[in-house]
Amino acid sequence: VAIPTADGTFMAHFTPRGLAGLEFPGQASPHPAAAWHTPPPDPHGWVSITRTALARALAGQSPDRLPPLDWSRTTSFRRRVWQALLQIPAGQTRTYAAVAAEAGRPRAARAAGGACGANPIPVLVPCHRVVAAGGGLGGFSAGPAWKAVLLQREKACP
DNA sequence: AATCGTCGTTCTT
DNA sequence: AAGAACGACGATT
Repeated sequence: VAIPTADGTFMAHFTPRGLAGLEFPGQASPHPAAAWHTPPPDPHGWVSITRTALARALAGQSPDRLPPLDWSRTTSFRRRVWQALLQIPAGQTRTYAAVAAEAGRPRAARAAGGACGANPIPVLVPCHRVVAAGGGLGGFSAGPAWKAVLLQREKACP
């Protein structure tokens, strides 16, 4: 489903269980179902919730409402990491180590990085608020430029 | 700057 | 099924 924003058109993928993926503008979709040219039915209003949430997130505010997220297709560790990400307030950052600890594996900082990279729903589940311990930005799936911009809009430049 | 410890995931046997 | 390789890390030297 196409979600137009001030920063371009994002693509959201829904399953019967909820929002399963979100892609930045101009990104080749790993999902085959992304080729929808006509908007599919939206019985739950998830699309409009997502549109609003994304607009707020891109403006540097925390979305007050999220659609249900479909994390069924992943491992438990990653779910715990992403769950931890949702607890980070807008305008704040955490280190990869802190996120790992929050997920119950205090020494798995590196693995936590892997989990962030595998996050199918960037921005809404804020993987961009996770930075390196040494003050470095760390990486970002859609390119470091996006990460910097997002943090800047939240006024959270470390 | 180079190295080593660490650990979940993914890729190879 | 088991082992090796690979990072969006972190701490040490």
